[in-house]
Amino acid sequence: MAKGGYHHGDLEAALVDSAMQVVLSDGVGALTVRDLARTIGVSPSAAYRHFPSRDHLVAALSLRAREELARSMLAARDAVPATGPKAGRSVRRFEAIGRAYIRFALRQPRLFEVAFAPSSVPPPAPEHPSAWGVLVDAIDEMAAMGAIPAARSADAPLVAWAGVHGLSTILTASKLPSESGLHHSGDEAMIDAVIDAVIRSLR
Amino acid sequence: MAKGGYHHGDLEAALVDSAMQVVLSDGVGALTVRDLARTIGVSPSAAYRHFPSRDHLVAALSLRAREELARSMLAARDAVPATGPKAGRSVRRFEAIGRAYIRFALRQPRLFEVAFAPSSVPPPAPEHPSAWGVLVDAIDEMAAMGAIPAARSADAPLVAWAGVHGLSTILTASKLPSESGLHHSGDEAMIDAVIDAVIRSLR
DNA sequence: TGTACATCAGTGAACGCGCGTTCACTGATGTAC
DNA sequence: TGTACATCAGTGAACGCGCGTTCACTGATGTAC
Repeated sequence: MAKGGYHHGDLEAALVDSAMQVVLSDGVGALTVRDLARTIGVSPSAAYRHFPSRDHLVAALSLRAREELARSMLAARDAVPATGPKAGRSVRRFEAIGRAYIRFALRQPRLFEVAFAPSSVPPPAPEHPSAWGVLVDAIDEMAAMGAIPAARSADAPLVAWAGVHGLSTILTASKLPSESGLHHSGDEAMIDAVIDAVIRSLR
Repeated sequence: MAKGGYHHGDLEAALVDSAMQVVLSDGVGALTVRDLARTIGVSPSAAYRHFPSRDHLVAALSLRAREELARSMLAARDAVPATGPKAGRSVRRFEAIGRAYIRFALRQPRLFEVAFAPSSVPPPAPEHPSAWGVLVDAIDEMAAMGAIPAARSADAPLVAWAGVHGLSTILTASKLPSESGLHHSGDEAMIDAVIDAVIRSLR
């Protein structure tokens, strides 16, 4: 890992980290291989030792973004206090992951964007953790605790995902172009409205 | 409107129409002013008589796409037979516009994409018809007929929009890159699941 | 009806830019004996 | 411990490309008298 000479040490990691910075601040459209190489201080062609094409690099970023999203959902779920009846608690855990999803999108709209950007390149690895997996677990937990009828379990993940993903894209779309206020005060009320509606639909 | 000479006749309309073709088949990213001019048979700079920049042209396309979406919602709503109790009918009209929204996205994913693409340019005109307006009307109608409690009316448009918009983006995202089968057989089941959930949440 | 003239909608060449990717190459590293 | 050599990770120059936009200009159109 010796830095500073002809060999960089860990160029692959440096590329991903630098690319992540660009994506976070300016979006995936602003990402260019040449600029990345310039920033790191390496020739453009060096990047091609590590990624066969720009699209492969973007696919790596996309995977990473989805994993970060899933991790923030897990963190929110695990922050719910383990008190009171188990059924109610399972619902609160479910609410927490939904809120975390939308808040992640609002906090890092560019990251959220790249997480679900269509790609012609397959993901370089399976997601771990996976947001979908976290969601399914939460719903199974609610069903097991009797918080929702078992008959709802099959459709519930899709319904929940559609609701939170829909609100996320609506809110981030209005935020992306103008870059105005980072946190609109009406956001929380909208989040509550959608989360409540999702839960109502599951009963 | 004389065609064929030094003057084109109606270059603005030709630009919008040609651009629409490109967007429909290859997406807004594939749209370039030079290519458009080439297709129409006019010099690139001629386009700048009608649109101050590429972004202004895209904004015009985006508005047009949103209006087409709204029109297809209206058409679906008005195709619901005027039979049976009025409350039930208002619900069926509401369902129809939600289905139409998602089906529009599936049928024309590129058009749906450009309809909600973030833009740095303000819309050149107010939407007419407006999908949001159509949705709000449908919800007001349900409330007036007693199909849903009045207390739900305030949040209902956001909740419904989040659900159908979310499913639309989920389904089109998986369809955009690979361009595989145009109509997945599981789509209708997913649409049903989400629409049913939205209605359940409004009761 | 004819003509001068303003206006509008085009032309064509150029500016300035940067991109992704490839290719023959070279400098550094590690390994076998 | 020293050395030959394969391998790996870089370099630097170039290819081929196309873009958005501007600018001085010209050809066609319509209008006033």
